[in-house]
Amino acid sequence: RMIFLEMKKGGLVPDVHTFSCLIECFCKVGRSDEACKLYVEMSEVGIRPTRRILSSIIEALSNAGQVDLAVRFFNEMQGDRINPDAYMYSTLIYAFWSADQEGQAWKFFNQMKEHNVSPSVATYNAMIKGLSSLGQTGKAFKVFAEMQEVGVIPDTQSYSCLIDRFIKAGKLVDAWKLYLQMIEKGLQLDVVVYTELINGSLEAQWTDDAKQFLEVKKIGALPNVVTYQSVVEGNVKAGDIIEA
RNA sequence: CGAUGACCACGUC
Repeated sequence: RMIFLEMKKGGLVPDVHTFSCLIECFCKVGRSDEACKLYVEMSEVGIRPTRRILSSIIEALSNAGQVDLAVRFFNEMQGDRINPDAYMYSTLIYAFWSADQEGQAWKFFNQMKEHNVSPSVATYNAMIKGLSSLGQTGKAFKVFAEMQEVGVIPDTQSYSCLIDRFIKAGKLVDAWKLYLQMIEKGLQLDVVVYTELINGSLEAQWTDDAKQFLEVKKIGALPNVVTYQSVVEGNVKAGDIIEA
């Protein structure tokens, strides 16, 4: 910012790259307020925004809990002939779920399809996460089915999210079905999924399974602090203080 | 360039 002021003082005129760079930096460090100010300044000197600038601002505002403002940028940018892409839609959809705006999430999810912007894995994952955190595992599973129908391959995160919710809902059979499906499809199981599976195993008192998921060499994923927290807590809850 | 999954944190009351 200091250099920016200095260059203006020295008579140099900032161009779109100058603004882009600064706006992106402010967005990255969570200063969407500063980013917006620069956006206004940029518009005032007659520089049209780029897709990249808007993408940064929409994301920063979404993360700052200012989804409504993000939506305004999203709508207004179309006047500058910048069309939203799957990335921007995903960012907004995720933010809607975080802000408890289920209706908006669905609206934008449907809207993007109507406008022929194909939802990406992240878009579907945002929907799955949002629905499952509301306890709507049935709907989440429908979205999971839909993505496969349209040829978007679920990734580790898609499975992880559903497995976690099924376990928390006590639907261990469903969770394990997905676990087996991951193996079948050759998906990489990572520490997050294993930690979830350990939680499920311990809840069902399948101590041997839980131990098996900690076998580093066999499964190729290093347990982390969250994993061990689960192991300890799960065993305590199961009444096995020694094992814990 | 950049978005999405477990615990915690954050946020709301």
